[in-house]
Amino acid sequence: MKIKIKKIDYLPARQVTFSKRRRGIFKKAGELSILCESEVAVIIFSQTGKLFDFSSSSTKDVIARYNSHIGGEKSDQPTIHQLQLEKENNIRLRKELEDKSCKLRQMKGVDLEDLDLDELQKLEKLVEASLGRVIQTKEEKIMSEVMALEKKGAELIEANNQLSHRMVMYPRGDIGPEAILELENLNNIGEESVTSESTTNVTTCSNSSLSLEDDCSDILSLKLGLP
Amino acid sequence: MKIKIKKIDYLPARQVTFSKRRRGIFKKAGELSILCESEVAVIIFSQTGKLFDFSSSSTKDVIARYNSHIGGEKSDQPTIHQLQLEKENNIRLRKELEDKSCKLRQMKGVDLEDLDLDELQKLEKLVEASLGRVIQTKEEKIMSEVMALEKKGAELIEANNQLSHRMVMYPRGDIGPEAILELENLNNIGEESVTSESTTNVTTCSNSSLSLEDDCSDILSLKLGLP
DNA sequence: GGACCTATGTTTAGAAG
DNA sequence: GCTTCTAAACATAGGTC
Repeated sequence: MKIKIKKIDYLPARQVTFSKRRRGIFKKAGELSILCESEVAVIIFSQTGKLFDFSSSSTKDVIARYNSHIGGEKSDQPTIHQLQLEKENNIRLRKELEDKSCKLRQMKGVDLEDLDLDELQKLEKLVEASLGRVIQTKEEKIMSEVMALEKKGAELIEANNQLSHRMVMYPRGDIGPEAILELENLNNIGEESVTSESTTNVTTCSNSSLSLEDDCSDILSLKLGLP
Repeated sequence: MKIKIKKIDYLPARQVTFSKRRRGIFKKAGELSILCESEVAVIIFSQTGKLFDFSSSSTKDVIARYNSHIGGEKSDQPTIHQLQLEKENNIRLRKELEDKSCKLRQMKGVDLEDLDLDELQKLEKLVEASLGRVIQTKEEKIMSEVMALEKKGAELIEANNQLSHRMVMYPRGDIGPEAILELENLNNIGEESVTSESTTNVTTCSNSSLSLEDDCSDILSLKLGLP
């Protein structure tokens, strides 16, 4: 599959696709009704609430036939007002989302055609500043990891020394097998599990992939060695 | 067209085609509803009278919506189901919005504390690439503006030459006041209104400010001179 | 919005199980 | 009715006008 079946973020592209695919479905529906002598109706509401429908005969007729098949019963009156409220809420959220998507795409450096020079200049400064902060944060993180590792290393050396000291004080036989195991473990820790802390995934976003096309999954790993 | 769109005479072939194409249409309908966030219902009665239907939400709801669109007659039944749907929609939108906001903030280089080294590294690459694209777009824009201005300048010089020529041919009295005005205007245009085109604001986003805290409104202006 | 284009990727007729 | 296979037909993303 080349394109992913998920909401198209970019509004103009979404509109074009809607129009093309809608016509495609209507065409297929018409073909099916003729090829197989069946009765077909397609009802589509665009995101903006506009109605598009197609039917081999009459949409109303097909709906009537549908209703009689189902066994038309009606009920429930949960206050039309409430529904109205939810819908308004919905519209507002959609607008906000559209706006955020647009800004996010611009921050990613795509769909910049409609920006004028001033706006491009501002955007550049913004992205530049962002890059600076990202790099700084990254370096701080690296430094703190390095320091943590140094501290750990120092502790290990200290522990090692103390153990060696005990070995001298009790040359043989007097230390139990537990003490020997302890020493071996400490030596291993110092050399292997250095990046263990950085593999903890914190998922503040529900989907933390910030990739441009939502599918570039190149893994960049940073290896740290002890100084 | 290889196959003619006309009733398939051979019953077994017709049945197979019916099944295949029916599923094809349902799939396309589902894709359309997701890609373009629209509400879709497809109702099909086979030749034998069997009902097949597909809907992005609920065929009944779509039919209810269809009926209210066609003419508010019949009965407005908001159907508790519809309300439920709107509420779910609402929750989904809120989540999407939260997610987009989070990603946007990260793209802006804030709230990076919870990212691990790997994620920071990826983010850096992303922002870096974005910066490259922004700069490229800006430079392309500048180049096209400069070229437009050069062209304009050349045209003005040419016009000026022609007018000077006319001045020589009709030394005095013979040119009317209109011609003099024309000449003066041309001279002014050449020196002053150079950046007029870059001040056109195109607002693709409802709010095109991409500032970090939504309040830093430093204006950066780029002045272009004729070469 | 629509009409056209071209390079993909997708669907499907026809056959067989 | 379903699946699977193939080549061929078709739809459509992403352009342009």
